[in-house]
Amino acid sequence: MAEGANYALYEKIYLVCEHIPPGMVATYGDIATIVGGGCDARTVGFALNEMPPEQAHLPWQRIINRQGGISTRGLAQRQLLEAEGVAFDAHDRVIMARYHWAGPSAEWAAAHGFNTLPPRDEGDRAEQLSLF
DNA sequence: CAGATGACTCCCA
DNA sequence: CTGGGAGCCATCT
Repeated sequence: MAEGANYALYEKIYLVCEHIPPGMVATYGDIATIVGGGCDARTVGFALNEMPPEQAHLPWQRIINRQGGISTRGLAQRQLLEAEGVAFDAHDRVIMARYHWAGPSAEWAAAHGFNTLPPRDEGDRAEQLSLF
């Protein structure tokens, strides 16, 4: 079902980004998983990198890398997150155990043709918390 | 016109 | 443990 190009992925990515609740964060991989359709973490990065001014209202700052760290170099992404109440640990990483977005609701995802995030191990959270 | 690059992540040797 | 490659789109030189 190719409607031309996968450029439509960008729109989906932006849409998902807009649905990240304030004070929460998501990873590039998560967004890619939710969007699906051959969307990779890198595609998300490209979409945000090429984000046009009219999409500047998107909470792009809530998109971080898999390590909970900030990939943007030079941008004050960390400050934006802290302004939303997102705390960082001593390793300059977001406390994923507390702020990691669980993904959109199953209803919303289904309504827009998106996927939901797979369940995560609690062991990860415990490990993250212990770092704190 | 064509090659390189950028806000990533996973897997294998 | 360390290193490198693959997968995607648009823009720049």
